Amino acid sequence: MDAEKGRAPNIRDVARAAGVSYQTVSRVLNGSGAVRPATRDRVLGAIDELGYRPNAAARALVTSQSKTIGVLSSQSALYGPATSIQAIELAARGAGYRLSVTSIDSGDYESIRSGLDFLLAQSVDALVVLAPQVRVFEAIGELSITVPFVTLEATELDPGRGLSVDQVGGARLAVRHLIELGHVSILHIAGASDWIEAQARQRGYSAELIAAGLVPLPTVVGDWTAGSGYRIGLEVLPRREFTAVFCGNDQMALGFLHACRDSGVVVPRELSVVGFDDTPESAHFAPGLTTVRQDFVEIGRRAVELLLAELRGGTELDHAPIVPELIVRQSSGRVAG
Amino acid sequence: MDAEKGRAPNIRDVARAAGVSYQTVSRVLNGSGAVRPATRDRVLGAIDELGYRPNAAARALVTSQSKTIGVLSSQSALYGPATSIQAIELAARGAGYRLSVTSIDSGDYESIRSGLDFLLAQSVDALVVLAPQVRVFEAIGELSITVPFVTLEATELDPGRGLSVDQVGGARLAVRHLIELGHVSILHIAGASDWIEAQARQRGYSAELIAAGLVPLPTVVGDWTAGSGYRIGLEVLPRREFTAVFCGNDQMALGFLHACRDSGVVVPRELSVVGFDDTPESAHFAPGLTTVRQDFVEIGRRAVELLLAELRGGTELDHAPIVPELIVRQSSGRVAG
DNA sequence: GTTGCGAATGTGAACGGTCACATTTGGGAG
DNA sequence: CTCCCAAATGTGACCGTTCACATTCGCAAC
Repeated sequence: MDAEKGRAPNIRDVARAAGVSYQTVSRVLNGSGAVRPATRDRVLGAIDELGYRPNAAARALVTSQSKTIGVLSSQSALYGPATSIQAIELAARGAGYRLSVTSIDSGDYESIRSGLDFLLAQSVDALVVLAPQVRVFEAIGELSITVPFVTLEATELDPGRGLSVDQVGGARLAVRHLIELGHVSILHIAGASDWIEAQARQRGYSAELIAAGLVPLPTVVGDWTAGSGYRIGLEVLPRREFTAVFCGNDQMALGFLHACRDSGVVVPRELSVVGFDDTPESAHFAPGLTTVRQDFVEIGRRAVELLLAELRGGTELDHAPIVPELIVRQSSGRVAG
Repeated sequence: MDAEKGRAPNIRDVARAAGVSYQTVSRVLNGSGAVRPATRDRVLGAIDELGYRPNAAARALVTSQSKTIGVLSSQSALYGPATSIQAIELAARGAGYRLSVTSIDSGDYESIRSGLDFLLAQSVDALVVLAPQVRVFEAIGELSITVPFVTLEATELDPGRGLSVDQVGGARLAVRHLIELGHVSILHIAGASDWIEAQARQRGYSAELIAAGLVPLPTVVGDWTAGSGYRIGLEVLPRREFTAVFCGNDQMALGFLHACRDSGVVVPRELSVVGFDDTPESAHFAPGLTTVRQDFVEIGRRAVELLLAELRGGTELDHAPIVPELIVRQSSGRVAG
């Protein structure tokens, strides 16, 4: 049953067992060419009996397709990216592609570059860049990347290639909601400043305020973590020149809510807080967080769709940004009268 | 400068450019054998000039090593697994291995099996199983896996192979803390029942109570999500036969805290709540959550260490479980007198 | 009974590396 | 100057698959 040698059975072993040539086995494997049903069955039987698995490396070598999609991600442990990666994986696997994930620890150029290099060295067939830091794009520009790639969350910097949630629009949604509740002094706590998303959300914040004839306050910059939201909260709450806060993401909003409690500020009576992302936990914050929902699964799915289309030499696909949605909960309310 | 053809330069192109044989180039690449410094420089120069990258597939084919570690993960978007995966990736990359992540959507046997199959078909060199569901182990048993593998969080089912945080010990830590605060009626809200971790934590809960001469209450089963913690809270809080709750993870604890607010139960005055995991957000819950910290990064790091040692045919390594740590915050207090 | 022709199957080469072994080179000892 | 031997370099085969092309088969038409 087992081969005499310890090595795994190859296509020729199967051919021998089935009494056909290796080419016929290959044809059965790939469904190419015509094979008589009786022959196919015989081959399939031999494959099954020997426990044969096609060797991916040999295939990759001769077809020069690794059937691998590379993902470059920063902060891949965050809810958003992690969810997207999972969706990407699912979609990729469905199309017979595997995923090679590389995460860059810090945002510095060298780390980005080496991560990208590492992926390229594996000759991935396509690339998803989920590391929306400004520097990533410099690196991408420098290494001339020949494989199809999609950058998530970064339409503006790389139009045509990017696929993104409309961050600016989402931010405007949040701010408009606050304006409609009667707020005129709205503070923005932004995410890490080298992130494209942080910048886009800040732009949306300013744009919406200005459109309403209001004045943006100086933005405070956090680092996406709850801890930074908390620290910033403790700092800005004592001198309260605002009646509402728009946080760059839900984690920072959570930290900020914590700071409100510690500072004796009651949300939403005295202060409204709005987040961004809508993590599964956000509904359970105290109080339930009003936020902007991004469909991270859809993002991942669409990214793969885009790449596969390009790999198939295919048709132009839908590059339209994904529209985020405002979720109103208890953390926002009418301005205290 | 570029090759005449569109194809990427190969080792023979480099050899020609450097005026040496392809074998010499190979030696330079792998640091094997002796190469005169002058020759090495010439080769390195040619590599650089041509922009040559070794072809991973060809290498894999001839060495029958894919330099890939496969990760089978369920719920890879959760904080814990996501963090571990990131740590695994970092450690693997440091050793020249890439990561191929496959997540299983549902816990059913077929899904597990196909995920495992998919990884095996890529001929990964080693396997990390981060999908601590009971069924996974049946599947692993059936497909006879020949590569080294480590299962995380499942020491009991597979002693010797597993590497894990001492879940039972962690749970006992949490429960002991509550007992020391004077609680005698402690409820456990467990995670999804087919998860090894959920079972281990429940065992720890019972063991510690019994050791203290107390009686475990019937366990309520959730699904790890904040939503389930909330729903369970609303259900059990009205008939309150307990003064403390030990939740299977921090997300469920968050939902439970939410239910406490909605039910008018003040934590920790009337009720103590303890979680498990210590996510970066847990300190900012209302009130800050007492919980058991797992070092997810250490888990990932150690997993890779173990695998690499085995791949190098190496020495037995440290299989000792990682010890979790109790983090006391504001959600737990002395029993109301 | 040939011939013709599409369907089915087989053969040689190539993909880009590494391995095992063969060959050349350089320089010190005699 | 010759010899020797280790260091440095080169050559052929092979890994497991697909591709391009050649060959055989079977059957209908004449």
